Amino acid sequence: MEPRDVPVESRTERKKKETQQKIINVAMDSFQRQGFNNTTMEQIAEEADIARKTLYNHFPVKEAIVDEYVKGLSQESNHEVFRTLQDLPDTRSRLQNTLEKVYEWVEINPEIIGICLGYRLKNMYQGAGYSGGGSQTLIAEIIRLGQQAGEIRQDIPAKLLVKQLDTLRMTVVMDWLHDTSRIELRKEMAKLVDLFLNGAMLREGRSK
Amino acid sequence: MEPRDVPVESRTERKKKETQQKIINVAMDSFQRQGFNNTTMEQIAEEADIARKTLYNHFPVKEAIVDEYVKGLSQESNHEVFRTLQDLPDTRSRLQNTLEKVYEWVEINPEIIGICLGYRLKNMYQGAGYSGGGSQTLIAEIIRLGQQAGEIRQDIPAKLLVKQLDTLRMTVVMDWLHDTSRIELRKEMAKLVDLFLNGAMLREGRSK
DNA sequence: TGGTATCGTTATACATTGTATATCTAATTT
DNA sequence: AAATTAGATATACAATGTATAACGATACCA
Repeated sequence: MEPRDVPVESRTERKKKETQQKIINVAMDSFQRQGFNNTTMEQIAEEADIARKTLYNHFPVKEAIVDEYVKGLSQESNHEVFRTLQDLPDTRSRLQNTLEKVYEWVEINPEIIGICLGYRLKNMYQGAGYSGGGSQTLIAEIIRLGQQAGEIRQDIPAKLLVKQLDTLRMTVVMDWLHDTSRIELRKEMAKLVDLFLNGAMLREGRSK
Repeated sequence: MEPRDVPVESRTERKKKETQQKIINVAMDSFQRQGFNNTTMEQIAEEADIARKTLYNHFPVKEAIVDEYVKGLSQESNHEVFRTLQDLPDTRSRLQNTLEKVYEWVEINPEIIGICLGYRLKNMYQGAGYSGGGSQTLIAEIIRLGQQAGEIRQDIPAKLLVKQLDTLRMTVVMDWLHDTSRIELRKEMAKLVDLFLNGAMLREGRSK
C-alpha cells in the first residue's frame, strides 16, 4: 500500500462510489429482469435502500445509470482490444477488428445498449460535447498508428478523422439494433470501412 | 379542380389535418416565445382549444410537434435545393452546396433543430428506422447524379453511401450546435466532404 | 333514409418522472 | 471541539405520458 499516488480518497468519496455502485447493480439487475421501462426509480431506490431523491442526486435521469454501467464495462473491454491493435498488420484490419467487437458488444443486451446510445446521442448535441465513452481513445489510437505507418493522410486533423469514424461506429451499432442478419451486417461493415479508407470517388488505380 | 387524383380526402381527415396544423402553429409560436421546456402541453392544448388528451392523440410526445413542423419546413426548402443540384458541375460542389444549406437552416432556430434532431436520433435506434425527414432524398439524388457521371464508385450500394452521408450531415449539424465560429465550421465541412470523396488513406496520386 | 360502426374527442384518474425547498446528519477541516 | 462542507432525506409540486370509459360527429351499409 502506497499512500502516495493514491490521491487520498476520503471516506465521503468512498461512500459515494459505494452507493453509486450499489445503485448500478440493483438497477441493472432490475432492467435485465423486467426491462428498462418497467422499472421505476422508486423501485430502484427501494432496493438500494436509499431515498428516491438521493437516487436522483447520483443520476439525474434513469438513462444515466445505464450510461455509467456501460462506461464501466467498455473500459474493461477496451484494454483488451487496445492490446490486440498492435499485432494487426494494417489500418483496415484494425478497423474491422474493432468494429467487429461492437457486434459482440451489442449482443450482450440490445435494449441496454440502445438506451445508452440514445442517451449519449441526446447529450451530444444538447448538453456538453460527446465524451465518447472511451471508444474515442481506441479509434484515436488506430488513427495514430495509421498515420505513423504512413497509411493515413495527415492533411486532415486526427480529431476529424476520429469523429467521422466514431459516427461510423454508431451507424454500425444502429444497424445492428435494427436488422437481424449478422452476415449481411458484417459485409456491410467491411464496405463501410473500405468507404472510409478509399473514399466514394471512382479512381483509375482502384485495387478492387 | 380535379376530383380524381385527389384520393378522396374525407371531411374527417381534413378536420384532423386542420387540428394538427393548428396545434403546430400555436405550439411553435409558444416555443419561439418562451422556449420549448417552458411550454407545457397543457398550455398548448388550451391555446389550440382542445383537450390535453386530444393533443396527445395527435402527438404522443412534445418533441413530435417540433418534428412535424421541421418536416414540413424542410420539404419546402428541399424543392429549391433539388433544382439547384443539376446546375452544379460535380459531386463535390453539390455536397458542399447542400451541406452549406444546413447551416442557414440550423441558424433559424438552433433550439428547435436541436430538439428535432434529438428526437429523430432517439427514434432511429428505438422505434422504427430513421425516416430521414426528406433529406435522404436529396442526398440520394446527389449520389445518383455522381454515379451517373461516373464520379462515384458503383461497387458500394447507393443505400450505404446515402446512409454514410446522412450521418455526416448530422455530424455537421451537431458541430454547428456546439461551436460558434462559422468560418472554422465551413473549413471543417469542406474537409469532411473531401474525406468522404477521397477517403482517409494516403495515396501517391493525391491532388493536394 | 335510418341504423350501425368507426374514429376523433373528451373527462377523469393515475403512475411516474424530475425539480425545488428546507432540514438533517455524517464527515472534513480548522 | 466547533465550524464548515456535502451527501441524504422528507415533503411537496409541476408536468409528462398512460389508461379507461364515455360521448358525438362522421362514414358506411342496408
